[in-house]
Amino acid sequence: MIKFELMTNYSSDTEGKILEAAKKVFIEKGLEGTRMQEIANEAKINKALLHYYYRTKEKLFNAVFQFAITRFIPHIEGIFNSDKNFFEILEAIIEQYITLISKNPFIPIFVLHEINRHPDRLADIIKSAGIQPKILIEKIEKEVEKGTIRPVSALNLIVNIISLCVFPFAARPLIQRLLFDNDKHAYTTFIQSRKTEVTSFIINAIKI
Amino acid sequence: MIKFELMTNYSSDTEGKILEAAKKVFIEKGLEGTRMQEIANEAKINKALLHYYYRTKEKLFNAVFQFAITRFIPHIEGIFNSDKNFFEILEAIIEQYITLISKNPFIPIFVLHEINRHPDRLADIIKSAGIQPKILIEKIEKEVEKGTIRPVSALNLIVNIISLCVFPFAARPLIQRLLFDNDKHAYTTFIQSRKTEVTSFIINAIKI
DNA sequence: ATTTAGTTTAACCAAACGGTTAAAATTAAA
DNA sequence: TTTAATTTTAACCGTTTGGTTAAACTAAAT
Repeated sequence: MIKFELMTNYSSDTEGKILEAAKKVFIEKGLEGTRMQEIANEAKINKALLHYYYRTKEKLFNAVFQFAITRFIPHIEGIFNSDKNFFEILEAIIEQYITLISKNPFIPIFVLHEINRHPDRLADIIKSAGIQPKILIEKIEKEVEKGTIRPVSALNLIVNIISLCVFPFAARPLIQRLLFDNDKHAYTTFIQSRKTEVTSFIINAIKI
Repeated sequence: MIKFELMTNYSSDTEGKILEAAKKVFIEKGLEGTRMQEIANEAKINKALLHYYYRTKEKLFNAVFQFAITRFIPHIEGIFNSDKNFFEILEAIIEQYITLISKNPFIPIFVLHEINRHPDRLADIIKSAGIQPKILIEKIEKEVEKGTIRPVSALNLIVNIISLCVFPFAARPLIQRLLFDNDKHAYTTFIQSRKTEVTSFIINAIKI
């Protein structure tokens, strides 16, 4: 809830408890699959208290969605501002990406579904997340010119990287059941192995 | 609606109209985002008529979901039973896959979201779709033994193929907006180009 | 001790929802 | 033309849903 900074606040961390409960339920069930009562139960508070802190379901959802975006888009500026060569940059991006999603494995399907339902939400995302595909595009094109890598289309390569990192999370139940006989541990081990597997797969695909 | 085969049927194709309307709405909005009234409007019939043909929302949804599965999983038996070599098989699978999803581009996010909500639905899927990953796994492992391709993990390769084919559809609004300035035509052209791009990407990644 | 502001609750509300019912309309057969 | 079966409709119903209200409670400031 928006407050003046000097305003007294003698509640326990109810607002935080609500947001945590909302994250859990919304990310699992989506906007339309979520009941305000369930969030209240999860936070162990009265339902009216939800509306006291976040006036509407939509406002509470927006808070969760904005959080989800930060766990969906990796920040790769730091990687670019290092003395890594292109292959090392790729390796770092992929490892960071899979690590990020591993910490919140239900985020991809949640974000993709909600964007699909209301593509207009993208406007906020682009502002708040400050995504810059240009940097990566130009880097790839420069490497192609230099002859370090095959003449691949930059956009295709970017989409390939994201696909290989994100899709296995969005398709978790399918993959776990069909390829790992519903063995949860086998699936998570597989995901972790992909940090190196995906990296070498991509590098083999583009190196001369 | 289930009927005895000899039973007279003097309606126009109301049942078909309902199913088509249900496909459109359910696949766009998901089970929980769909209102029975909206399906009735789409089919230009009375809402009670929905319940006359498909007794409950869930039964109607199941009909749509089962259809969606057939448009999500490609049938690759024919490709295997040809005299193609491994790379030609890969090429055929990828082209068939992207072509299949192109015809129903909203199916992936719909299916993935609904499976995520209710993983138990997978039981029906596996039965009705008769998926056989073993065939592909054994084929890949045999090629590795023969030395035709690098020693890649079969499961990783399979997940990579599916990821590269399916993810760009699930992430359409993101990709179209971020990489193609919301140009619909540029996006669809890009998708079509991937039939060959993904094929050569994968072949480069695994060939010796 | 009283006032003031912020917090929490129980009870309530109107709208929307999936689903039902009984009657009317249509169709094909007798 | 009557009959029987199927199809379609309008009106209705109980429940669930997001949201409100007014009162009770708590804690700090005067």
